Parts: sequence; C-alpha cells; structure tokens
Amino acid sequence: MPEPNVVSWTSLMAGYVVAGQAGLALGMYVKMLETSVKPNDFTVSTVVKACSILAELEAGKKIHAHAEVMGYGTDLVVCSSLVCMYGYCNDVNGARSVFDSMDHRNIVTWTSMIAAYAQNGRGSEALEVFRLFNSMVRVRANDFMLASVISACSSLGKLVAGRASHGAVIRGGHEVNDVVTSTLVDMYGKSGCFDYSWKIFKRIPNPSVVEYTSIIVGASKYGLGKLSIELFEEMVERGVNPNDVTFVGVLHGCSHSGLVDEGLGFLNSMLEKHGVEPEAKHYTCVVDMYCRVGRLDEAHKLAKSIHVENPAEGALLWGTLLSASRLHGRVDIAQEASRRLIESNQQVAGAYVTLSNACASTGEWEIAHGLRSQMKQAGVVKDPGCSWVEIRDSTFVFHAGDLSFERGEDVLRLLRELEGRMKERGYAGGSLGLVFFEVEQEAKEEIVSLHSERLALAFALIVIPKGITIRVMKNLRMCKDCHEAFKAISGIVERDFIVRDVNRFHHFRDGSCSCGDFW
DNA sequence: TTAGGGTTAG
Repeated sequence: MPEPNVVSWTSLMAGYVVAGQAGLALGMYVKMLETSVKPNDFTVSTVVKACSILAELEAGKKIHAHAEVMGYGTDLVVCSSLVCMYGYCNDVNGARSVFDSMDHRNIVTWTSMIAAYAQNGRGSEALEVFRLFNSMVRVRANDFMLASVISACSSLGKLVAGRASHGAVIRGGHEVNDVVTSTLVDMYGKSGCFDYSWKIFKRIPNPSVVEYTSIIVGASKYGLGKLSIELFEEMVERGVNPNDVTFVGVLHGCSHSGLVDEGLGFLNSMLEKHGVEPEAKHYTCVVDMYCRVGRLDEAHKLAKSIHVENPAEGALLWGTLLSASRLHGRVDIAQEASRRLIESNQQVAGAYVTLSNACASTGEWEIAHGLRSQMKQAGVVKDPGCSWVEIRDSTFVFHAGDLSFERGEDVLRLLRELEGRMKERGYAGGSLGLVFFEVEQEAKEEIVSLHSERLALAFALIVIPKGITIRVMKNLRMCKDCHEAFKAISGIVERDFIVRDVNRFHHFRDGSCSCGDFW
C-alpha cells in the first residue's frame, strides 16, 4: 500500500495478535509511531492486548501513558483492555485503579476486573466485585463472567457460592459452554464434591483437553490415581492431545497414590509419544513422587539435576524436598534445600521454620533454637497458616494450637478422646497433633500443637447437628490407615463440609501423615 | 481496525 492509513496499520497489528505473534504487533506499533499516521483508540486497544499476551508490564505502562496523552484515557474499550493488561501482568492494583477511574463500564470491563482478581489468587476480591456488579448493574452475568466467578469460588473452596453460580449457569443456559463446564468440574473437585464433578464431566459429549485435565486433576487430588490414569488413556484414545498441564495432573495422581513406576513411565513418554517437553514442574512432581514413598536420595539427586528457569520454579522444587526431608528427619537434605530457598530469596520464613522443625524432630534442639533466633535477628516473620470451615453462611477460621475460640475446650476434649481411642487400637501417637514433650527433665507437659485442619474438623463435628451427613476428605495429613481409623472412630461416614487450608487444598495431601507412614 | 473466561507440582 502506498499510503497505509490508521485502519491498515491497526488491522495488521490485530492480525499478528490473532496469529499468536504479539511481539510483532508491538514492533509494528513502534514502526507506526515513526510515520505521520497517528494511532487511534482501536490501535491502542490492540497493542495493549499484545502487551497482555506477552505479560509486558513496562511496555503496557508506556502505552497507557501514551494513550492518556493522546486523549484515549477515558475510552471504554481502551480502559477495558488496560484492566485486562494490568491483570495479566500481575499488577492487580494497577487494574483496579484504571477500573475505578472509569465513568462508564460495561460487562466486559466488569469481567476483566473480576478475572484480574481471580487470576491473581485474590478470590474474595473477585467475588466482592461480582457482588458490586449485581447490585449496580441490571444486566445478568454472562458465560464469560461466570467462568471467572466460578474459578474464584474454587480457589476459595466456596462451595455455597459455587453452587449458586452453577444455578446462574443453568438459568442462563451456559451449561453447553465448554469453558464454563471446565470451571464447574474444577470447582466441585476442589470443594469436596468429586461426585458432582464426575456427573458434570460425564455429560460433556466431547470433552476438550482442559475439561479432561480438570477431571484428571480432581481425581488425582482425591487419591484416585488409577482413575486419573484411565482418564488420561481415554482422552488419548479419543484423539484429544494432552498438554503440559495434563501431565502435571497425572503425575500428581501417581505421586499421591504411590504409583511410582507408572509416573516414571508417563514422564518418559511425554516427549516421544505426545510431543510435550518435560519442564521443571513435571520433574518437581516426580521429586514429590519419590519423596512420598520415602526415596529421598533419589529425589535429592533428581532435584540437583533439574534446570529451573526462574526462582519461583526453583522454590517449588526445593520446597517440596524441604518438607519431605523434615518429615523423614533428613536434616542434611533439609539444610541444602532451605539454603537454596533463602539464597534465592524465596519463602525465606518458611524455609527457616521448616529447617528448624526438621532439627527439632531429630532432637537437635540447639540448632533449632539458633535458627529461630537468626530469624528474629534478621527480622523474618512467618505468617501463621490457617484452616477454615464453612457452615451455612458462616466461615470459622482456626490457627494451629490456638484454642481461644468458642467451644475450644470441647474441641480439645473431643480430640483427646479420639486420640485415646486411636492409640487403644494401636495407631501411632501424635496422629492428631497432641504432642508430648519432655520439659525440664522430669515433668511431662502436654503441649497442644494441633494442626489447624484438625481444629476445624473437630469444631465441625461438634457444631454440625447429628443426622446431617458429614463428609471427610481423604486428607488432614493422615496416611490411609490413620485416616480410616479416624473415620471409623469418629463415626464419620461421608462429608458435607470442607476443611480448607490457606495453602490451597493442603488437606488433600495424603501420604504425609504425622505418624510417619507413607504409602 | 479495538477490550473479557477455564485446567498446573511442595
């Protein structure tokens, strides 16, 4: 074209974006600025989208500034694209400030804001914006918005809100939308209702890779490793190609069900059979797999050989090994793992605490105390974790060892009783977290170091009236045996409430029982 | 010629 105009330039950039060449779209924008053709609002929205895809925050900010100067700072579409861009680049506050600055918003703007929160692990704020949308806007949420809302519910384990959103999906006729169904499969799986997940999944005529992956991840988290392998095989047979996330899902399943050989088989088949290059996250699953069956040295050897792309990836890898070494009393490996975490400035507080606990568990009290002092001196503070349980509309939060809540005494009494009965039946002591320490040579003092999850569970057992079905996750950091014993003793058959941990779905972590057994 | 959604290991 002898004289491309603004529409020609913008079309070309939009074409690059569609074709997955967002970098080239940005390059074209730079070229365009060298000509006499001025960008318009359409151009700006397009390049902002390119920045979103590339997660290029700095470029995005420059374009944002430029847009303000050119007078597009109040345009609805430009602003919506900016909200989305800041969200994709993990600058949620940036997204919110654009959102707040807008005089007019439409459903796309609202959805972008909700998604920005949901994608950045800020589910409660996502739901808060959704509530605001419902109170301010007379338009009904559509499939795009509901997908983000349901995703926020699953990250929070909010089954009540998730069910309500499912209702909105049905009323709006969005059940056929595959993005929506995959969020539902995921949400029910993460909220303790695998049977619902399964029902929804089974009704999908031709599940996509994401829908298959969601159900595989769900099965894996439930300790149904064999089922997750069967689902994987079924999807391959049906010609659906697994992706990197799918492999994380099956490897996770193998790891949590003690299927080491099967897991290694999957790792080795990834590239050859399925064209998916194994990454650090896949090797991390395998490290976890070795750890759960007590093969710490192999896990350690593998961890050392893995190339990590960034500190966060390394933190996941070494954090896995660190907690397993603590559980197995391998102070040597724990020391190396925590050193690596601290040096890379990742989860520093957690690394100190876990190493200190590892030393304490092998009786090296002086080192354990020394590490705590070091933390104090360095001003490193560990945020206490918590668990919570939703009963009807209320949420009850619990912290480890803290009994200062209503009916705290009753909870302690119940746990003592259950613990006593488990011991009578020959299960290892400490399985409910009541630990006895030698204090001052002779006196034995009971120190309550109850896990927050168990407080939440016991509280629910007391508060939920008899006659209501109680369902318990295969969880609570118990091995299979202790879990079965606990279920039998406490008379729990099924569950109707869920105990949540702040570290997302901690309680699914079977295989790491405090009795020390692995399976 | 423009903006929005899903699955991921400790």
